Amino acid sequence: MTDISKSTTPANKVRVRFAPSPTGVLHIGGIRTALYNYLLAKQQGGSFILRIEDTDQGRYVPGAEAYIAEALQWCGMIPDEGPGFGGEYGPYRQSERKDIYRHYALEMIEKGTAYYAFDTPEALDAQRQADPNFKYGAAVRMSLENSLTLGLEEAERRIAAGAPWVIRLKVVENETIHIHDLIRGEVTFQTSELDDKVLLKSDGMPTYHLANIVDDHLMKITHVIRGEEWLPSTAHHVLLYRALNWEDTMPQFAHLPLIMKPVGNGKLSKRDGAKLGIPVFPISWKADKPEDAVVGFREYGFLPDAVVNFLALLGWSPGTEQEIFSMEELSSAFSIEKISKSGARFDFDKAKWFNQQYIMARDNATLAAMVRPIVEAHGHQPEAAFLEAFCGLMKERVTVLPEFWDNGYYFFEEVHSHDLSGIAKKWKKEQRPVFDLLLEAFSVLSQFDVENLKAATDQFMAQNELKTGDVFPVLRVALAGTMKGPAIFDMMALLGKAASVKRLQNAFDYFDQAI
RNA sequence: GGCCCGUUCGUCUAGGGGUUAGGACGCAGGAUUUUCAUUCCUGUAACACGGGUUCGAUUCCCGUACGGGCUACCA
Repeated sequence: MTDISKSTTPANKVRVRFAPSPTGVLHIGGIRTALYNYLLAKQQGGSFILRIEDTDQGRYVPGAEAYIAEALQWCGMIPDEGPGFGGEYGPYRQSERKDIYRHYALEMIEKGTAYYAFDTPEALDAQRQADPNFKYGAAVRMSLENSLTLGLEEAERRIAAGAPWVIRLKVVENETIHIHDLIRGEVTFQTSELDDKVLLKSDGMPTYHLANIVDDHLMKITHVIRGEEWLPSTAHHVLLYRALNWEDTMPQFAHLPLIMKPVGNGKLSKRDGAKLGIPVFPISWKADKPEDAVVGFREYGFLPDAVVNFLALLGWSPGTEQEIFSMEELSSAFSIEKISKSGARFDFDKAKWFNQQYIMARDNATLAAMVRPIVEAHGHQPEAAFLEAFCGLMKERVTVLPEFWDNGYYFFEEVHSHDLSGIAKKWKKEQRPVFDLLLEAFSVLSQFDVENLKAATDQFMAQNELKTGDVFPVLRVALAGTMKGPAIFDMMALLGKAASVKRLQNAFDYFDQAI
């Protein structure tokens, strides 16, 4: 068991935790929760702790923990403590802390703030069937099978005899619980509305409620920043802190608004991504069943900084008009009080805008490193200088990484198809000899750079009484197959003389027979 | 149903008792550009409703409506 007396942590040091359960993929909402925790920790010089809440053996998904760790790392949020990350408050997997929880559950029985209960899940389900408002609480606990009605001795005899049992919190009667939430302010609950939550399950594992309170206490957590879905059970958590005599060091609570579906009603769910063809997960997940597989922002071609920036502003605002924030800027500007109270709709257009901003701002070498795998996947191994120059030409024209290829593949291989709609009226067979003159002019250029190409073209246009509108679109479609793209001379200079001239020639031949 | 939370442009939000209610995304138009994109400019569009309190309420209070969450031996 963790011995807190040996801890070297200063009493006032901020310690926050991100505590997901490894039941599958973590969507963007979870990442945002982690981010807000991380930002507070970094800002305060505190610690960001990853704790794996794997107390539900039935829902455990192998690989989910590794997924969570990888997703956090991709986003640039490396835990200071956690499974595989070290730390002096471990173990950080709740399944490895069973004895600790049992110890405190038993302590509560001794103090009379908890009791053994023997009603099976089936029996309770039957009760709920009969009465939809059934609640295992003060009003009914004296008429059910538990150590309150049976007596502790009889209860222990049953347990010794092998009867299945749980431990439940004995919620105190007729009290008002006040919670000061950092985001919502004062929130109150009547204990008469609360049920006697199971603390220790019949399989010996704790429920979220017990494990959470015990771990947050032992790990010296100072701020609990978690989703709004936990607000209703916070009253139980306060009762638990009280029952264990830890109320004076209870962490502060901040309940985050949820992220809502891009379209329709309700909170963002796993299915929304597949339904709309957009990513709602940080990174991809390859599931056993194909229908469970998901694509992540990473694989979709987002930069982690862009995702972080987008997420930070989805439900939080610094109060200034700044939109672009590095992780460092976020952590210095962050404040829990400025988190908004209402749910924020997931806006993929805005996510793309952030990504475009980050791509444009990145230097060519960095982009080249990100784009290389995409280009290589299409069977090309460009030289570093070429790829960097390519990125420089394309980066203002893409919003996600794969578009470097989609919109610029013609820098690596021949044009797949020519869009003739823009030049059909401009291309005239009788002008072919004239364009051949331009090809000739290009061919004799000693320096195949932008200035010389421009000079040669200007001269050509002047001599043949042609306007840019007669020439440039033709060159563009011939070179790229499309009317969109970087400046023509930039393209040609990068392609090089031989490739440019040959490509123009072939395209002109094609135009002659196609138009 | 019960309990809890929320409600400013289509979306993310700033603001806050007296403002032309600000910014961003998106959309529309324009300028620049050989094209696309970038950049710049302009436009579009909001305080859910009803009562209070107040000289004055979008801002404070109460209701209503609507939205959200919880209501498991899941987290």
